[in-house]
Amino acid sequence: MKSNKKILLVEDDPNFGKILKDYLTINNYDISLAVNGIEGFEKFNKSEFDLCILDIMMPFKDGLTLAKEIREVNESIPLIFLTAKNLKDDVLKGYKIGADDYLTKPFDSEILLAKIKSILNRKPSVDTEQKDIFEFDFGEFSFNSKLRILSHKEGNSFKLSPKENQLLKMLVLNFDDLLPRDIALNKIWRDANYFTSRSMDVYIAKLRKYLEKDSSLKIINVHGEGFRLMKD
Amino acid sequence: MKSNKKILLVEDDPNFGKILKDYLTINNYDISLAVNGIEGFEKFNKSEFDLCILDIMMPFKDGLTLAKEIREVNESIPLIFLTAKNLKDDVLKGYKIGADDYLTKPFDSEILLAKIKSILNRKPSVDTEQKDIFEFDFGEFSFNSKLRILSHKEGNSFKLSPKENQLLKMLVLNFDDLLPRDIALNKIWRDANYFTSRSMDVYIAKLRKYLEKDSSLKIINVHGEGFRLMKD
DNA sequence: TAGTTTCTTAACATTTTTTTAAGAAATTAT
DNA sequence: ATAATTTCTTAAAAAAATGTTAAGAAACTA
Repeated sequence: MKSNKKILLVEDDPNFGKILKDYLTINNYDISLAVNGIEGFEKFNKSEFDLCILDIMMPFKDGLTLAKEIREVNESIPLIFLTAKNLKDDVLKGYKIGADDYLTKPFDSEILLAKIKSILNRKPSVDTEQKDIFEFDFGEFSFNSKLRILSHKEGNSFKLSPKENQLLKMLVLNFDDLLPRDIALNKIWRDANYFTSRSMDVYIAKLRKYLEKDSSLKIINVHGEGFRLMKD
Repeated sequence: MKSNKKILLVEDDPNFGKILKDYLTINNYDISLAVNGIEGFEKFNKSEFDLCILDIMMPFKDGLTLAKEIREVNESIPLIFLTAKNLKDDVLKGYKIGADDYLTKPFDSEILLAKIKSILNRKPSVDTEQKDIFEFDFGEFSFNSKLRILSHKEGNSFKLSPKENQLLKMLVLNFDDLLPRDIALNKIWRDANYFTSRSMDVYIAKLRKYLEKDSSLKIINVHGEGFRLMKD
């Protein structure tokens, strides 16, 4: 299955935060929990989120301030606010910053879930759309990483498995350059250890078999470092 | 000078409807007021709106039913529901239809205004779908997605069910390209999980059966990604 | 209300993908 | 040169996704 959507949850009440995190995790979201605005902003900058859920009332740095900072960095990420009481003023401020929604505590968890789904299923907005590159030409091959098809100019074409596809894409993006083993492992297998490493070797072997149609192309190993796709 | 945004307001209580209309008019929106679902749908079809505000509880035709009808015609217009009490069930149903938000009566008019602004200021979404196109020709078939009829050039024709129809339409709009599973699920089933996914597989099987009249057409699976309608 | 259509779910079959194991080969370190 | 480590390759086992049919539930019509 596809990887889950990532949500940043910033909530100062540790009990409530934990239970909300667990609930959303059960419902197949990847949750990063921060306990205040400062930690929240740090986490926000460290990885790519699809949505933020911010408690408004927090010590040190409140949700609205945090939201403003997030907006400065990211124009379009959806924001949902949690307000302790129905503080009209906070709600209005939130919308002004560019909130997508707010919820008044206590709220029903199913409704939160519905809101999240509704927001995430929205069609991506125009400026977010940086269309991914998925067509490549190298050697005698052309490679469509969206359809996962590798085709030889005047030969047959291969359907690639997801892992074959990801690995080849990384190699091609680093054509003639080193693709470090652990980088590929962490990206594709989400973990770098002995077993994923063996698995990767298996996939390298598969790719070599496909690529041998063009004898000038090679995936060479850089011992202890990684692999390099090159043309001689 | 920019023309005002047009809002369809459907509210059966004439007093409340009138005052809400006036309030929004003062705030520079063009409001069409309908007093029930039937009139609401008529007005909706007569002109182009930017947003609909629908009361859920109404005689003759309630807001949810109206919303469903509107959604059949227009995939993307934002919907805001008004619920008399905090009827969780109605709220969830609303989101399932594709609501953007809801408000519990009595609500604060400023907050409604903030929500409206927030929704209308959203960046226009990439509209992959051209709503007005509903006649397609591919292979030996012609397909009318409005009448939900798929007809083979010199053979019989099939009446498609709503889901069959939507799925085929999405496949055709992405002819020869990948239709990602989760995109189709979120659009047609409004949810992507194990069961909706299996349901989609069933519908793919049905479509394949229809399409086998033209043996050059195929719906092929891209394992883990989605489906692709193509001609070989 | 009955009849019809549509949709979901279950069950089982099949295909595709991924992991693991194991021995050989290559590389590096001692 | 020998030992230790890393890589290569193949095959088999395990896991995941899809294909297909049919039964029953739900929604819609007459």
